[in-house]
Amino acid sequence: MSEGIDGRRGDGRPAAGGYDATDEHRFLAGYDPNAFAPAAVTVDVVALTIRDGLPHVLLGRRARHPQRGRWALPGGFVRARDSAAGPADPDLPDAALRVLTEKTPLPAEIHLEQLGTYGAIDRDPRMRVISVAYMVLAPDLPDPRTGRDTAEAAWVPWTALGYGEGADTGHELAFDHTRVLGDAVERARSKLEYTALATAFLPPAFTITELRGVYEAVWGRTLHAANFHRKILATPGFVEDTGELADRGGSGGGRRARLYRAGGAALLHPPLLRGTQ
Amino acid sequence: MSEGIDGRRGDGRPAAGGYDATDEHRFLAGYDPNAFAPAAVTVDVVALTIRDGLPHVLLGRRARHPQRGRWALPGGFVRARDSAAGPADPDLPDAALRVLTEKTPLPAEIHLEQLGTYGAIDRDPRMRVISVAYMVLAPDLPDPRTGRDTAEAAWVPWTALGYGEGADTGHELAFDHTRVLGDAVERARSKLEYTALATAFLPPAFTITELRGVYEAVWGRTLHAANFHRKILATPGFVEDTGELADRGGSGGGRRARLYRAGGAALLHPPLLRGTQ
DNA sequence: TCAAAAGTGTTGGTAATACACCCATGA
DNA sequence: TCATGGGTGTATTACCAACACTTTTGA
Repeated sequence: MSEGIDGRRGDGRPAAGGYDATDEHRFLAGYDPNAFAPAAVTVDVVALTIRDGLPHVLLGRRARHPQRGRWALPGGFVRARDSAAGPADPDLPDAALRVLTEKTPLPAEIHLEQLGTYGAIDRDPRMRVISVAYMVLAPDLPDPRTGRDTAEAAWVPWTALGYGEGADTGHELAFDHTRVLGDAVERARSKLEYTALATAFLPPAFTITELRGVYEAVWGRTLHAANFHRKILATPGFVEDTGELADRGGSGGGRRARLYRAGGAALLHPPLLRGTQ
Repeated sequence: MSEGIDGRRGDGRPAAGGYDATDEHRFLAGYDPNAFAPAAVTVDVVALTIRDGLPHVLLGRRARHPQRGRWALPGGFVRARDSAAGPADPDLPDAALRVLTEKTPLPAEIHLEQLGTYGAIDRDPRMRVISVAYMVLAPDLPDPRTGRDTAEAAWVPWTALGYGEGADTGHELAFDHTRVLGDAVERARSKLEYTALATAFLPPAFTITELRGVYEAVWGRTLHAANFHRKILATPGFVEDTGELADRGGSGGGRRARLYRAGGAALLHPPLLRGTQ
């Protein structure tokens, strides 16, 4: 069988790192799998924002088992029906937003999209867990609050996780979250090419230079400022002029830039390709 | 330096320490997997092929309630663990292939990719069902066999389901399968643009004209034959020459075409855009 | 008045389209 | 030998990267 571009065929195994998997494995070998409940369904959220010209992802340090002490994506069980934990989630995106709002307040306008679903038999040591991953893109948000299951929470620059220039080898996240994050990074990079998604990282009014900053941060490369400017304005529906000017020019002086808001278009014609200037 | 909650302080890097495997062992020994109300997890498969220049989708007519008598995508419950029904599915793609092979034998090379997961609270009248949808692209396959839950099974042209030119209003499929099929159609149309996926619909050796037939069938439009030919050969890694010729020219005579096989490339540079010739 | 940033004009090279044309084969 | 489909040549057109240049602002 061919794997396909999006082939989800990894082993989903939490990789080693500083973590002694042998002990956990020995313990699990003695477990009777038939004592377990059927699959549990969770949502995990890759929330991305841009701070100081660098993409950041929202992570929490797990306060409880399993994988206590490791950094993980915000997530939680889908509420299949009303229970003591709370009312049922009407749909999966509701569950994703619910677990995310436990960590950070959200603005009215955010972008939420499904990334994929991960269900390898050994991805969670407790039982069979099927996890639906979502990606959220948001403008710069306040620092997160800690939740019940979280020792600490933070916006972590993705250079610390193995992405972008000057990236170190990358820390291992809990479960298969390293892989989920990798899929999100590639999705975000790719969607900037042919959709107007970059505006999801920006406040309602922004300059073309700020928009270029989003592309440069996510793609990890510089772009030709003058041609970028023209290309954006030549793409119908990408941005529309507010008629206003930014409060001030650059730090060391400079002309004040025009402010734009997101236009109606979702798809870009023509696309902005990564390979070109 | 202390790893503060504020990700902007210090290098924002997640701390490596804090994970304790022994402690985790103790936790798992006392863990009750029934603590979380599970949802049922199913896979549904949108299998697409091209017959007589028209895309077809594999459907079965439901022999049982609910939605008895309606056409539905092949699907079934994910086997979370070994049981009387059979061994556990190691991963979700395995489950998708399992339910598909109940309907039709599969060739060695098929393309399988995840489409998305659907989990609205009312999508199945019986209970909360979370369904992971997969898309399979295959060369022309034999007629399907009926399964336990299926009255009849057939490859149905997607003009009968509301897609392509000359489409009628479209039959209603069971559950939310109309929406799942719609997502698959859009995914297939879009992926032909920037990936080499079209070859998944063809046998191992094919002509450029047959490849163009795939594009024309899926996109529902004609393409400029001469320029298509050149464009394919100019895209590195899309196809490679077998050195052979097709057995015969067209029905009414004609030169014999060269045979190609799929090249190594997954992504097309440059892409073939729908909007152009 | 200088430096920095925003934004515009221009141009040479490249790629895509449309169309003309030749090649090979079956009837 | 004609019709049909495979495949190539080429002029025109459209686009795009590169760079020069003007405008506007802070220090």
